[in-house]
Amino acid sequence: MVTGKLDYTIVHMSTVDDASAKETAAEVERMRAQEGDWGRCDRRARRVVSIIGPTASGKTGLGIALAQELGSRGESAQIVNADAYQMYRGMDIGTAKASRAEREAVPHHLIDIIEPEEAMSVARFQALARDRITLLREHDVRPILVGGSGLYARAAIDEISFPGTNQAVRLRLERRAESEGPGALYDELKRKDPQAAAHMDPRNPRRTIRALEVIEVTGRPYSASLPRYRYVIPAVQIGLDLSREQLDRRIDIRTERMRQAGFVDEVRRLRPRLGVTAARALGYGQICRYLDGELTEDEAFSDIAQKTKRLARKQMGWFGRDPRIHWLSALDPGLTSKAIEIVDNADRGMYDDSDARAETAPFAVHHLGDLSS
RNA sequence: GGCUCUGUAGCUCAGUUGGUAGAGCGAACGACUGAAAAUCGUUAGGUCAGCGGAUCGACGCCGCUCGGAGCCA
Repeated sequence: MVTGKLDYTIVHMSTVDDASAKETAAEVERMRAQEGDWGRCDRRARRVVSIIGPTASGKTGLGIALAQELGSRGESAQIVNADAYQMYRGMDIGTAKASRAEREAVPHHLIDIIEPEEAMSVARFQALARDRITLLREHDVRPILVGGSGLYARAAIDEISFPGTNQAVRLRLERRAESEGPGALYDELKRKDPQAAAHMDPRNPRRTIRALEVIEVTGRPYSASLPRYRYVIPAVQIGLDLSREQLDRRIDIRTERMRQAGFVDEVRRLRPRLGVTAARALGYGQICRYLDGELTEDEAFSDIAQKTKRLARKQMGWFGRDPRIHWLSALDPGLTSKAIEIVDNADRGMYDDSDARAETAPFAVHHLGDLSS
């Protein structure tokens, strides 16, 4: 399906566990240690590019354009998907995967790597992504991460580690949350780890359960908030920005295209195979309700458009806090060349100082225009 | 033309025998470490269709007007 020298089959992917995640991390640490020896022209000085932005802002297109543009300069670059739901095989239309033609033009990694019955998770993605990034860089291929989920994007390149999980423990906690209510679990967390509880909402059972799970499994306290913005892999983030009106319009259009492309059929086919996690993907639930006669087709699609707009706003809010992101106007005709300029600047180390400042001053927000100066 | 039902937040609707209004969804804002397209929090929205009447007091009772739905002619 993919051209280019780096078409590795993804065999061991579904068996990735905590051990290999540690190995990957160790590998990354070794690379970091060598960093000082990299000459200015060393190819490994190339930053990993991460393209972020709300859904329907054109990330996929920019990723491909960027890879091709870099390719025309004699550099090799490939896409690494950082979108949770595009990893599920068969969920194509609803997740707006790159077309076959696009994937033939530029190799894509971490797309279609698990079945809908399985479950992706941030930790699993982190191991997969770091492994793949390492591999690509060893072969002088620049990875371009493309994805709209802030947590996934950070998991790939930032200093974050995810403590292990235990199904039995989690199941027990979930049952208790149902029988005793989330308040009881929160009280327990307050006793065991007051600091974590302070950052938690008593009414949010999901996070409380996870915190208690981590404490029980690791025997150590749970850090309840995200770490500072600190790259563990040399990277540069490019954000796609556009006005709400523009974004809403694009979402309406894209939702209508999904409908015409046969989204209903896709869901009808996939439905018996959707696991709990895959079934959470936006749109699939609405179409199921339509298939069950609870909604009309029009109602289902307008709900999808509405929820997608809300998702886009949420994504904007999440990314808006990361001061390291270089924002570009998504509709700028010169988008690709401006993105290239940012990548070149990053490779020259021009952003290293401001990125370092982000570790200590996480709330200074750059915005559109910091490139034009 | 006659009869019956109906008009409450952007939407769908609650509102006990009269004491100036609530929910769900949506919206705005925010949090965020193994489902993150998840999970959760905060806030803002209403001269209760309009006018008049009885009452200390009306979303609620009475009358009329306007707008919906149905039945009979």
